[in-house]
Amino acid sequence: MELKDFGKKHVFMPDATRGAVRFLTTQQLKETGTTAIVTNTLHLLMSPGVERMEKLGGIKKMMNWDGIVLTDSGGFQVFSLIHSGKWKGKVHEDGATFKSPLTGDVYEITPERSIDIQMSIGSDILVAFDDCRKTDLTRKEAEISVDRTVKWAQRCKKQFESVYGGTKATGKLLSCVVQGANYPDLRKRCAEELSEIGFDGYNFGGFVVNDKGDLVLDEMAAVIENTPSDKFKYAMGVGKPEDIRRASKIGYKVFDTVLVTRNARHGTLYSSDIEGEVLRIGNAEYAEDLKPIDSRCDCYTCQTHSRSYVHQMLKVGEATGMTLATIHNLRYYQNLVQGLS
RNA sequence: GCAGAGGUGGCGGAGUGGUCAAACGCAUUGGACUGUAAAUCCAACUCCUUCGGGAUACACAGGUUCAAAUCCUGUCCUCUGCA
Repeated sequence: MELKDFGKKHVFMPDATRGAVRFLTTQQLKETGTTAIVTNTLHLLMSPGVERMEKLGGIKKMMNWDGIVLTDSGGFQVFSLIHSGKWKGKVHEDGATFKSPLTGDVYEITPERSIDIQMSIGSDILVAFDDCRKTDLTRKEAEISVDRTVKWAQRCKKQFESVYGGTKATGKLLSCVVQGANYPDLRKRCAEELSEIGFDGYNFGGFVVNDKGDLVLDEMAAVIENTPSDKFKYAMGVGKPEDIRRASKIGYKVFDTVLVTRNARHGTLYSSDIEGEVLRIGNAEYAEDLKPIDSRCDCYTCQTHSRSYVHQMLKVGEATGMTLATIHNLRYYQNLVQGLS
């Protein structure tokens, strides 16, 4: 896929957070029909670090990946690790400062720094550093989040253009994240202000499901309605197959979620043979089931192995089980997304 | 045969008079996971139940005691050492 066409057709990007989709080689990843992946600024910043990353020629060279790489800005990690108190650190007007619990090293991410890191990673599609928080926010908190996100996005764009020459010079795309929690007017305002700055893509940020697990479609619609129609729309973290179908109906074309690969590792597979399309391969009923996971699937796993084999390998904790499950789930998603376009 | 150690839930293994239907681990059976600190986490796991409880249970059979997996006696079995 050409970068300029990114988001014209539906695309699902698995998360290769640390430079690999867990349990898959780059070759296996390609064979699932994956054309774009998401890597993470914060994770790669901590290891291998910017210097080594540059020395090694960036993540694509490291992975031997010739597809598209989108780098998440680290905004979500700031939320999930710092806001929730799991890591020591704080979020301030200028960005986030935190201490790695592994090494004790102190890191600071500012909007400018986030862009610099993403450039060092060798990303194709950058994401502006955003102030991501939980969905259930007071209006005041949501306002702060929106204000910071817009301000930081502005700084990201300035850095991207003034230091690197922007899209024209680099051939890379810069997207932004729309915040605003569950306040429709704040979502709208955030979308409008970001549109005014101008980005190549607009991402729905924050949490995509409410506490009941339902997709927040109304909030998501606010981004579609208030951003330029010719730019790609990326629903970050979406989602279950049904959620992807729903989000695509209102205009989202780009998706990523950890569910597809994490569920695979945890034995929740997708199959069109099953009502509700969820097949829990660990369940006893599959122990001697010689059918493929999905009779309509063309993935390596379904072509060569039975439910019972994947069941058994996952049961005993063999890495091969994880690999086979991940290959299948990922292929299922790629087929799903292809069917939408 | 003699001496010593020991027999606890599907398995391993705590517990040595009451708060024990019995820690903990494994296995088993369900479930969760949504811009990945996740090959992780949660729950159930003797039987019955109107979910308040109830009935059997720590090799087996007796006994002591208000009370026993825990103390005593016998039986059976296992392991180690010596013959």
